[in-house]
Parts: sequence; C-alpha cells; structure tokens
Amino acid sequence: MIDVKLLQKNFDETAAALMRKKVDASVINELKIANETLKTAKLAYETLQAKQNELSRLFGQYKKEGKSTDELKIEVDANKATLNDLLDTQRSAEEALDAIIMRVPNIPDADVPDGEDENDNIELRKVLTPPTFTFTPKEHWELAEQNGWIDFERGVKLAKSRFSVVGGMGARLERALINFMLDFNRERGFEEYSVPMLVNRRALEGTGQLPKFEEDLFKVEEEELYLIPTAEVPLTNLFQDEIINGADLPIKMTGYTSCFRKEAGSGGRDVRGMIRQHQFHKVELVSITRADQSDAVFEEMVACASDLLAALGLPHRLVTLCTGDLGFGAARTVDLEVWLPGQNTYREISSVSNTRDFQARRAKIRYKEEGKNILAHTLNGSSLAVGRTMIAIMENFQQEDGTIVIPAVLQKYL
RNA sequence: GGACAGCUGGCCGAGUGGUCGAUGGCGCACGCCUGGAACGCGUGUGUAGGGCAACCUACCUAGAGUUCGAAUCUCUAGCUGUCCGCCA
Repeated sequence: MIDVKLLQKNFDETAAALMRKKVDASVINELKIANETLKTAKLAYETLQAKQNELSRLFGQYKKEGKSTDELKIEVDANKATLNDLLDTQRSAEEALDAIIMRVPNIPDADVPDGEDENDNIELRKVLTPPTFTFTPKEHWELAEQNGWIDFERGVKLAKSRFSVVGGMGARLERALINFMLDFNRERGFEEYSVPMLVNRRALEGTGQLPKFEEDLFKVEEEELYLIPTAEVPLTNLFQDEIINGADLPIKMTGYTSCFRKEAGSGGRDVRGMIRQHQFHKVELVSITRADQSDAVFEEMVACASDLLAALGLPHRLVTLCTGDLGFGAARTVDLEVWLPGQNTYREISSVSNTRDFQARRAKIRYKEEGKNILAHTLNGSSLAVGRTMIAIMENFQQEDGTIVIPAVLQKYL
C-alpha cells in the first residue's frame, strides 16, 4: 500500500507517479478526500473521548469522597450517545479509505520507462545464443507427448482443462530441476524454506493479491483459506507483523511450492501445452531488506535467476518492464524470457520485482535501526518456473528424432 | 470431533472493575566501577495515530456486550496445551 502521508504532503508529484501506472485521477482525489475525512473524524472522536475519560475519573473520585454523581451521570450519558455516533463516523471513514487504498497499486520507480504494455518493455541484454537447427524444431507439447513426459488428457480427466500429468522421465526431470534450483539458490545465500500452500486472507492482503485479485485465486470456502498463487505469499508473510533487528537484514529465502491460479481473463491464451496451467511448480526467491539494501539485493536476485538459466544452457534475455506492464505491487520489475525455438520467440520464465515498502506497509514488516522502526523492503522473483523450464529444455535440446538431451548439470540429480 | 485449562510488553510473569500502558524478573542500551571484563550499582527500554512540544487517543489474541469506568465481568470466534475419540 502506498504512503497516504506522502500523497497528502506531496500531492501533485505522487499523483503524477500513480497516473504513470494508469491510476485514474478521480481515484487519487477520492483517496485524498477519504484521508482528510478520516483525520477530521478521528480528531472529533478523540477530543470527546478525552473529555469522557476525564469525567469517568471524576466519577470515581466523587464516589470515593461520597459526593453526589447525579449531575456527572447526566453529562456522561449525553456524551455517550454523541461518542457512539462519532465512532461510527470514524469507522465508516476508515472503511472508505481502506476500500480505496487497498486497491491502489504501487508507485513505479522514477527510472521505470513509460509504456502501455509488453511491447514497450526494454531489453537489457541477451544471454547465450539461440541454437540453430538443421530441421524444423517442434513445439513442446509435441515433444512431451512423443517422449511420454506429459499426459494432457488425463490431467483433464482428473481435474479439468489446464491441468496435466507428468510421468516417467518427465517426472524425474521435474524433481531434478527443483532440487538443482534449490541447491543453486542456497549456494547464493538464500536459505531454504518449506511453507504452507494454503494461506489465510490476511497473508494475501499483505502481499497485495487481495482484495483486488480475488477472482484469480482458488479458495477453500469452508476454511477461509486460499491456495497460494506463488510462494511469494507465504515467504514474505513469514515476517508479517514482526520487527526485525536491522543487523539481521537482508533475509534471503528460497522455497519450492506448487502454485495455483485460476487464470481468469487469460481466455484462449496458451491453452495448448503447459505454458499456462492452473497448477504449476515454482522455486521462488524472496528477500526482506533494509531500505538502503534493496537495489543491491534486487540485482543479486536477477543475477541468480539468469545464472541459473545459463547453467542449464538456456538462452534468454532480460527485460525491464514498462509502467503499463508492471504488476500491482511492484516498483520495478525485470522479467527473464527464455528462448523457445518451437515458438521461435522469447517467453517469460521468471519475474523479479522490488516492491520497496509497498508490501511491508500492508504486512507490517519493519526493522529496528538506531531505536527507530522502519518499514522493510520486500523483493520476490522466480528461480524458476519449473514447468516452463522443462518446456525450454525440451525445445532447446531436442534432436531431429524428437529425443531430448538433458543438461549435464542435472545428471547428478536424476 | 468431545472435555477441560490457558492466551498480558522481545521473553518470563504479577495483576478480578477506578491515574494500569500495566508491579517484578530476564534480556537489551547507556553510565559508574575495572588495566580490560565479569559481578555489582544507577538510569532508560512496547506499538500506532494526532499535535509533532507539553499532551491527547487507541491497543493486555480478535469481535460483541455489561458499566459513568474493563487487562479485570459476560458472550462468540481463533489459537495453544492436556486427556479422550478418530485417522495414519
């Protein structure tokens, strides 16, 4: 969540920054007004409450001294009704502000390029050269079925469309990739965690998936629990409502989880194959840092994901997202796009974001430095999406006969 | 799933209706002591919002209630513990 105080103090500048991220000017105005309304309501309530507290103290004193409390009681009772009204006013002002601010996205960093959509993203660099083929490379679904790695029909039988079953060597490769990625990340200083894949509402509000993106989440109705769309949610919220010793930062974490997304609104996109599934595996990186550390840690995380792809021999490129393509909570994002010869294009395989204090303010993640409590910075990134890595391996290392050469670094994990 | 017990500041723990934001201890910070340290002694030490100074408001798991007044009483929920049941 953005800093309302900043908006109040520095309205024009903050509003302009939000408008770069396609926030409507009217929403920003409503936000300002809602905040002012709340301040006024609070002041009115607290002033009267202070008086009421004083009268109550007197009441006790009078009783002790044996004085009559009749007059006091009349005044106190009268105040009480007003007080209740004022409290109601304050609460609805709070709710009104909350309803708006929880749906306002993060302010993009000043150096994030302006743009409408992914076409305006800016390529930073390419890593490794795409392979050349003496034959027409096949797409992954064809290779996956031919090798018996993925069974799309039976995934649908068990659940519904956009679910699949991985079997045989495919299943072993999947497990090998997960282990390889976790070990790789651990060597880079990211501590491994195994976390719940169902979380409560509070956690999802903390990282920004709720309340705005409820329709993207699978929910266990009777339990008020949601299946996580990414390990970013449990890993970041590990420190929800905590005050961390500044000397203990940065905290760098990695974890493997399944991820679940309804993919509402992705319509007919990527229906074929396993680019876009309701359930997929991902190894995630999450960092909690001091405000002055987040830029450096961001680069570490991007490097970690890129080097991981390079270690697997997968050509890819790094792209800075423009304002229009930036996610809800991100101040800046670098996407890693892996080369897919079958599709003859680069496709997203990782996304590394610095949310600065946006999530920390929602989740109350703070650190203590020189006796003061300061909102932490939180960062997250995939390293990597396992299914898409498998796709990339299939397409890049396919042979003319349809067999696939598995990267050497994975041999010891198989 | 059933029964009972409990949930207080970083931690332990006192507090059963009126200056209690909360005694005390541990921990931590600073100072004294010391060649240096331990010990000892002294001082300080929750979070958030508003004025941004004094001060005010809120918070003793959460929500609702009783009351002039609630950490203290009542109800509901959550969590933890113990026993029983169930499953492995």
